[in-house]
Amino acid sequence: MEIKKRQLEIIEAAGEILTESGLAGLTTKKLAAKMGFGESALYRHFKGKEEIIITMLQYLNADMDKRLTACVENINDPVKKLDAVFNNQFDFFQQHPQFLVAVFSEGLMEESKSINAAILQLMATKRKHLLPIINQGQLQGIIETTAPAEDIMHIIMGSFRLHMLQWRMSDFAFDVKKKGNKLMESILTLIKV
Amino acid sequence: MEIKKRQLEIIEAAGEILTESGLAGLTTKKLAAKMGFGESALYRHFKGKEEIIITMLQYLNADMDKRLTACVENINDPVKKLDAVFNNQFDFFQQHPQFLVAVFSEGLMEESKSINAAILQLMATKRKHLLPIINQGQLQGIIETTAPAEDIMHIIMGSFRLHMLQWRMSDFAFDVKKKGNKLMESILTLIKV
DNA sequence: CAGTTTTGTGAGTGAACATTCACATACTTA
DNA sequence: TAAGTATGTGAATGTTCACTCACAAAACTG
Repeated sequence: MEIKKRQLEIIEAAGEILTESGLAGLTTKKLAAKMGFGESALYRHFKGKEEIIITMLQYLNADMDKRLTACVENINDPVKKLDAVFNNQFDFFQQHPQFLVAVFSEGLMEESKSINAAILQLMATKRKHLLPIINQGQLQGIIETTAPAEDIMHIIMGSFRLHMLQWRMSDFAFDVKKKGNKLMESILTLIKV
Repeated sequence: MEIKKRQLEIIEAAGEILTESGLAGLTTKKLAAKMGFGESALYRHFKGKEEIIITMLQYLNADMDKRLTACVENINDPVKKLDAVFNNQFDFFQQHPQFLVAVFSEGLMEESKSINAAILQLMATKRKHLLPIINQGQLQGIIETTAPAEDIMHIIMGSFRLHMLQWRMSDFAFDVKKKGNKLMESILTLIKV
């Protein structure tokens, strides 16, 4: 799956619309207007609307997978790994707020099987990066074992999602990274032994 | 704001469609079909689609406010209050899964000012019930004070939301209450002193 | 610079949408 | 039972939607 320059531009514009107006707001008219050309030009780059959404989700999935793999490779301490992962996410969304839709991709669920598959893939990737870190932390006696790793991951993921939601609902009014780090600190305080 | 029988039926049908297909899926055609009458009959009961959504959100807000107030009034222990609040929520959504849209109401955000106001009201009500309990728990030395009450509430709310999301995504395949109580137990373990 | 491919245009298509309206039936109550 | 009101119907409205097509300009390639 190679994505051409123009396709990436379209995906970015689509993300922007999705993040600010939701699925119902993503129309070919709006998307073409944001790109500065007519609606019909969209179909030179994608088969249709569904393909645009799926390609966007697949791109975000691959990108996140790469980023998160890279950002922990030289770190051993599980707590520092968690810090690195979330700082990486905060940085990414601060630089690319248009892709915040990735965090709330469930909102895109409709009747389309392939879109749903892409969404599940995104969630699986997030999980793939977090769970081993929690497990490692518990094994090393750094993270609480009174709660199952699954639950701790759930708590971290849920808090992260809500944090990003509040950021979007506030119209990006506060510093996600700063506030996010304070929140992560609170969570770590609670889950550390 | 009194809601008539027929209006409540329409609101329930609308919730059902919103929960399973999202905002884009809520069309007058589908809604009328679910009600067993023609589209035009909808306009005997509501001014339009927007009014249906707003009335639904206001109804859910008032209902939740009443429920949550009632369910803690004879309880003193903050931890038991939290338990009561969440068991009440689990019970409600188990009985009325069509109203799960209330938990993910942000998905309804569009250009409509009044819908956004109704959504913010819902979130404010949830907050109104939770925060005093956490504060009380911290004052009584039952809940950790190493993390601010705001953050603890954030963690609880975020975990609850993600739990409900997974329930919906699984097509209501597991027992929300049972699994939810296990999750709440894990959270309480972490936040109790 | 000739030929080919890539990328755009603008008008047009049918389907789905929310909403309206003249009309009809059912329910309530004096 | 007659009158009034609440609730429904079915056809029609204009709008917006995703998408197509014949055509044109621009960019690349030998």
